[in-house]
Amino acid sequence: MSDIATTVGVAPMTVSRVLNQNGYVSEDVRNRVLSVVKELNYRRNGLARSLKRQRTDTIGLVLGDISNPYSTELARAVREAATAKNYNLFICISEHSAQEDIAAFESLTSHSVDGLIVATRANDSGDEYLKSIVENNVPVVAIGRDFYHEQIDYISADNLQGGFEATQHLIDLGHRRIGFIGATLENEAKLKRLQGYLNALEKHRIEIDERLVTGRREVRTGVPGYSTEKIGYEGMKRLLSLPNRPTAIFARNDFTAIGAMTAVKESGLRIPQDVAIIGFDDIPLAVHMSPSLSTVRQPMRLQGQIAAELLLRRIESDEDLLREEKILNCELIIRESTVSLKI
Amino acid sequence: MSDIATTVGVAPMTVSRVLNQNGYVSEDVRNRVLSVVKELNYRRNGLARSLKRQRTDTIGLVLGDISNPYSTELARAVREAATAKNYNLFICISEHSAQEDIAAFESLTSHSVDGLIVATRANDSGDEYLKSIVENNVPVVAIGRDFYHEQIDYISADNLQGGFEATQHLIDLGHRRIGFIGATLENEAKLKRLQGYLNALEKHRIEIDERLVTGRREVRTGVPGYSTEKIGYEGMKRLLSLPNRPTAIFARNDFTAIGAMTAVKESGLRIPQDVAIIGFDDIPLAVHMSPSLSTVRQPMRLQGQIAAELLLRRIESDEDLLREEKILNCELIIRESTVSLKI
DNA sequence: TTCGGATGTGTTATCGCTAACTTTTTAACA
DNA sequence: TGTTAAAAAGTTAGCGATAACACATCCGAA
Repeated sequence: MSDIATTVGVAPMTVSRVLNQNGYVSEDVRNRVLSVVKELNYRRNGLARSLKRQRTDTIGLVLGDISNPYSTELARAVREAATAKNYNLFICISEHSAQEDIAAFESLTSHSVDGLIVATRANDSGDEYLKSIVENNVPVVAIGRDFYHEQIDYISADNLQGGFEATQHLIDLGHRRIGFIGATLENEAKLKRLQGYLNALEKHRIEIDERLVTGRREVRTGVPGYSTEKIGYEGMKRLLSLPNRPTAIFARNDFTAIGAMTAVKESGLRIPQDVAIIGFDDIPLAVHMSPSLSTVRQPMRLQGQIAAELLLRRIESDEDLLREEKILNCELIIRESTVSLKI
Repeated sequence: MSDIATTVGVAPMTVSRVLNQNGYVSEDVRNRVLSVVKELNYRRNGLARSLKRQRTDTIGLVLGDISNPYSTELARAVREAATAKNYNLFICISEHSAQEDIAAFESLTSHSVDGLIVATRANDSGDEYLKSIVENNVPVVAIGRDFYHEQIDYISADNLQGGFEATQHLIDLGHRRIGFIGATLENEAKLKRLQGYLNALEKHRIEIDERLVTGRREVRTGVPGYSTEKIGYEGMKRLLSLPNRPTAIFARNDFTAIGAMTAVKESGLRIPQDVAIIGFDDIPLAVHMSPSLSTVRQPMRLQGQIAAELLLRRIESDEDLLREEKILNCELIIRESTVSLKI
């Protein structure tokens, strides 16, 4: 920058004023500065700029499984909202562990993002770290991360309601032996979808059979990880081998449901006549499955958009804001995997 | 940092040495520093650190359509390779335009990433900007971006070969009227998959019928954008309405192919008996379609991994390295949408 | 005993930029 | 012609870290 200043014959501050388009600069000097800038292929050092200005105009987003359409829709919405307010968005992936979670927080905060949106699953050490971030006055907003903090806004789909409606739908169809795939009963406290399932059964006085609730046991973390197609496949195999197999399945998410469908098809049983299946998320694949997959759609873009707005509000406000919590309704999508087309 | 130094009664430099674990520090001082660090919930300012050190240990990745499984697999592989060498990864999305492309480059370079991986489609102003980045000594690696520069390594799937084999496969099955959906002939120069299609026809002396090549015309940019399910659907409708409709379709990517399948099903024709369809990419959806979708699989993880390795090599090397170019083979995946199961 | 290297710590000078303040020039008006 | 405010610059002092160098000790080998 001082090179440019010297070349043009002005003070560095004047160059800065030209580049930031603030303060008074004569037309003549502006043009000369700009032409030298172009000539020298100069690019301002953002680190120094941010260091001095104490802000980066950048927000960070931490995603878990990036392959999940849920994550990507979220990212798009967040990006849109951020761009609209002239903020950049940096995305970090934390695929597997609490450790990676923290690494992502660390790398974003050490780059001094102005705020952080977190959409990974809760875990103790990560939560601890988030707390310390907030205490350092970096705003944080959580999406679907089950973690309460007085200064962290919280956005989530209403998984409880969604799980309830999915199960209710199966009950309405006359099913009484309904399985859940994707988690075990010990995860109940942490998993709203599973709670919704249990609530629906309870409401209709259907006894809960723990053999019908199956998923991978999370030994290390105590926290349910993402549920996959493989888990769905294996879970379904297990359920089908029961002496009194379920006639309907609520899968924790669509990937799990798809794995379950594969297992059912292999066994020669028909969907939905022999086994009805409903998933959760309404991923793009769902509508193309054969039979098409009934599921619960959550408003992904809306969650991202609201999260970004709440975060920017915090960033741009000086006061301590009260915690906001938004729980968004889910929508039941009924397709062929629960209701046969034949009349 | 100086707070800590004062509290412990040492110089800031000593605190820095403790935090960076370099230089000599006595056991006693180290412990006292660490305990005060924890007590004050201190977090080092990465901007200042990076400014002084002239590096950030961070690389940037610019993705186009993040919803595309292609992008996400890439991101995961890049992240893995980066993490293995202790680099952070920041991902930026540039969904629609050259302008957003540049905004992403800008935000990453202004944060002084140590290097940049670019996986968006080529466009003139973006290419120009990339050039200036390289001239500022920031290493750049391109994935599947059709842009030649002496100092930018290039990784891509062999789309030419893939397009050729897909078309060859249809020809081998006896098809002679083969449509292409996802681009128009004027994009030939920019689209290797289309070139592969044309080459295969030529090799077998099948006349090219320009009415069989259909896609959205890119008026503004002259560069073909991503092709979508919708484009596939509409393109197929158009082809089916031709007096002499094609008996086979090579779609530019799987999304396009899926849209085409929908159109075919709606028309009452059978896949593959009446119309065979092959796509490109092997997205997770492909295998679950009904009928399952034949396609060409490209090595996504490998591309990401190699890109990261080439980039880190450039970052950590002092010399000017020669340009590397890696073109990776694609694999033909034959499923039910081209070959009927019935014998 | 002396000397040299290992060990432990402090000092100084930036990295590249901009907020805040000061100074000079210009323009406008009474 | 003098007064005043707007316009156009310049000056100073950091932002928060660390590289490079300087300066003490301490210990063991010659």
